[in-house]
Parts: sequence; C-alpha cells; structure tokens
Amino acid sequence: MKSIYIEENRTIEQPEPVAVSGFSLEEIGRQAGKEIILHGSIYKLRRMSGFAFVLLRTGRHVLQCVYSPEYSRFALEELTEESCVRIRALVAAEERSRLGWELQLRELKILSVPAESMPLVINQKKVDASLEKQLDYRMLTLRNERQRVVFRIQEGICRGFRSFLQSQNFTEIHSPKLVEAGAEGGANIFALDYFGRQAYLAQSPQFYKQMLVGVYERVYEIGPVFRAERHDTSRHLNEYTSVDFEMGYIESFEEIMEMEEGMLHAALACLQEEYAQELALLETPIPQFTSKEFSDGRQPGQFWVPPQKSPLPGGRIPRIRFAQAKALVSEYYHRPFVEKDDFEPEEEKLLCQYVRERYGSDFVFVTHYPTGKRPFYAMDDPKNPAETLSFDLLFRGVEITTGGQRIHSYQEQLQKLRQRGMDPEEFTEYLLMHRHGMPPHGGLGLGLERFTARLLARENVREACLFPRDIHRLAP
RNA sequence: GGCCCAGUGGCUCAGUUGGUUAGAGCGCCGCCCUGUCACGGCGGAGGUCGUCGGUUCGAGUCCGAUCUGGGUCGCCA
Repeated sequence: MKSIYIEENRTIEQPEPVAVSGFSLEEIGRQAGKEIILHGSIYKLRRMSGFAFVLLRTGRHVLQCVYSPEYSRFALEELTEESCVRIRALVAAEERSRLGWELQLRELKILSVPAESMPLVINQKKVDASLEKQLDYRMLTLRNERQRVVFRIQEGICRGFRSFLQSQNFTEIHSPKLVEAGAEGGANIFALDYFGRQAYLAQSPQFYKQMLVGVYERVYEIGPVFRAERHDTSRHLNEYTSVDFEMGYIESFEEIMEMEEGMLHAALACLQEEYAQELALLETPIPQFTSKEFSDGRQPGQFWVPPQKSPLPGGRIPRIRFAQAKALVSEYYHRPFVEKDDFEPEEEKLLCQYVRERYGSDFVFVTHYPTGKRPFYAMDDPKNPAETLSFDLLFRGVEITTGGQRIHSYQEQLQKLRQRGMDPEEFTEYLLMHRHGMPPHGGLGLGLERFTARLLARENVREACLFPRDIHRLAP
C-alpha cells in the first residue's frame, strides 16, 4: 500500500511515496537515503552505550531501528517493549546490519503503552515455555517472530490449495456446520440444543460435498469440522480445519490421488515462491517426492506409481496396498503381525521411514483399506468386496488424508446400508441424490493442522492450530 | 478411560544417601559498555518447594490421598 502520510494536521513532505504497511523488505531497502513512516510494536530494546537498537515488529517483519541522540528527536526512556508506535525514520544503508540497511529513528509517536510486562519471554529466538503455557498465552506468544510465521505458512498452503483447485475447475462451497445428523454416525459427535431439538456440529462436509458434485461436478471446501473424540494425543484436535474436495466423472479412485499430488505441489510451490522468507526463518526442509513413474509389480512389499493421466507438474507419490503395507512393515522391521484393520501409529512411522529410504519420498499412499474400516458410502473393489477403492496419505509418519471413491448407484448404496444393518429410512435425504442420478465420484479430506505440523516438523498438532480445541482446552 | 512420568521464584530447570541462610539460566530493577542481532559486564529484588495428611529430632527430598499438567495406547484428519 502506498499513500501520502498525514499526521496531526500536517503533511510530512515526502519526495517519494512512503511505505505504511504491506511493504516488502526489498521495497524499504530501495528507499535508502529517504525517510519513511511506519507503525508497529517495539519488539525488543537493546540499549548500548550512547545509542540503542530498537527492533520494530510490523505485521510481517521485524526491522532494526537505531536510536541515537544525534538524530532522534525523543527520549529513549519513553520506550518500553510492546508499546505501539508510529515512527518517522531514515532508511540508511549499513553493512553492519544484517539486511544491509537499517532505520534511523527521527520521530516517534507512542500510540499505546502496555500496562504490564510479558508473563513470559516472547522476544527471543524461541519461546522457552511449555506448550501448555504457550497456549494459555497464545495471543501473546504468537507475537514471537517464529511462532507467528507458522500461520503465515499455513495461509500459504491454503492459498496454494485454493488456486490449484480453482484452476482444475473446482467450485468452492460452504456447507452448514449445524446439522441434523452426523456423516459417519457414532458417538464422536457434539450434540447441542437447536430450539428444543437435538442438533450436531458437523464432523465432515461429506454429504454436502457429494450432493454438490451432482450440481457442479467438482467442489471443495476448507472449513472447520468437529470431532467429540476423547483423545488426548499429539495429533488430535476436537476442532480442526479440513481441506475437502469431491470430484465427479472419475474412472478410477486413483484420479483423486493424482489430483492430491497436484494440490500438494501447488501448495509447496506457492510457499517457495511467496513465502521464502518465512520458510527460511524456520529452516524448513521442502518435502520430497519420487521423481519417476514405476511399477515394480503388485507382490507383497511392492510399490507402484502409474503414469499420469493429466499433465500435472511435479514429482509423484509411491502407492502400496494396505494389506501389503502391513505385511511389509511386519516383515522388514520384525514386528509381530497383528491382524487388524488399521495401522498402529508405530507402523505408520515405519512405513514412512521405509518409503523415505527406498524411494526418497516423504509421502506414501496406502490403498485398498478393508471394507469394514470404511464408512457406508465407500465403494467396494468389484474385484474384491473385502476391500474398498480408497486410500490414506501418510506424510512423515502421520496420516494426513483419507479419500476414496463413493457409491453412486442408488441400489448399490441401499444394499450396502442394509448389509451393515443400517436403516435406509434414516438416510432418506442423503439418498435423494442417488435416487435421482449421480456420476461416479470420489474425494478426500486433508487435515490442515496435521499437514502444517509435519511440514514444519512440529511434534504436536496443537502448535499448528492458532487456538486449539482439545479435551482439556476451550479457551483462549 | 488404561499405563508411565512430572509439579521448586514470571518462564525453563538443578537440588547428591532426609540435616542448618533452597541454586542456575532467561525475564525484571539499577549501573556500565558506539554496533548489537540468543549483545556483553557488574550489582539487586523475587520462591518455603501444587494441596492435605502422615513418618521423623529434622522433609523440596520418604509414605498416602488429592488436584493439575505431560507422554503413550485406544481412535483418527
């Protein structure tokens, strides 16, 4: 944003437009020799003898300003950390400063002064406090340069997802979060009073996505979902942001996986292009993919990457069937083969480790999950009804996506409901779309916080959520 | 909910086999330092050791209960 700056009924003469906010570091650097006006918070005061460094925190940056009685027309004693100020400063080339320039403070107006000093130290490299304390004081700890950057990156991820899906002709939707019944059923759903009736918080936009596939063919939504699970782990939240899409007229569920590959590439590209500063601050290693297509058969322990159907750029993600992945981990890492329908967290980590070592990929798709493990709308593999045309995406040891093809035939869906002992009467509205014709379709949901946390090597998913809701925490 | 672990100044921790005035780093306050970027130096304030009860001549240190928090599993994105 560029504008003429006016303060206290006088125009400060500026030969060039002044940067107020939304500037880049390069833009300011180019103003060398000129005065600019900025606002921000005093992040840190470093008093030296005879002068002082004043770190100014703006919406995106922390800038080194210098106070000196030689040119600063105010008293240093007026300044306290976390005061909000507006400054007029000269942009001065200075090789002793890391940016190659610094701001010589000329005038300063204090806009507000904190009533108390911080309960914990936020202006050092890291916030040295337990996660619990950090979250108790989240609105303060987020002021830390490195803490806040996590959510800039999260923003970049969403921007990448959005622009990619938009480019693939997906329509963005906003489905209701207050619903009459849950998508998956079960007890893991928050109930609340709705004018005397029982209502629930949506645990997934699943039904609405599908309904709108019948309308727009391709839809997506990035929004909150609610899970009343009484879990207390480093990867569960009771409210999280789900990146959901659903696409019609697919020939195979593998098209959904291909679309996800494209979506991930777009997010990472967006980060590298527009969030390089933020990535550098956190020293984030960019996730790796497998570079080539391959098919080393479908024997146990074998992976495949099919040729791309659409011309999406970027590397690929190895795929393996669930049953084979279970066997592989058991065999390779000498773990007792526990006959279960799902992975244990340890197995997910080991599988990712294996794929990383052998194929150089930080991601792995696991396909064909057992039918009993998937919801009633999942499409069974016609070649083997004990398995579904579905997949999970594991990223650096954690499951971040579940997806798959859905049943589109009315008769088939009725049959599967009855097989499961469910009453089709309870799904009358849901089944209306099937009854009146649906294209073959499928989609996925990706946990935004889990993805962010793994990307930034955060141990706890709460670190990748601004204000996490967990079994113990409902505030701030 | 099961199992494991922890609760010591504002924050992060140390505290030897129970023994006299409970230590450190960061932060805070004061003084000093013309170039720091985890700035540095000197000095100072601040805690009775989550809570309750017990053992003991004596408990931060042992025992019991309780509260709070952490990890993990079930589960899942």
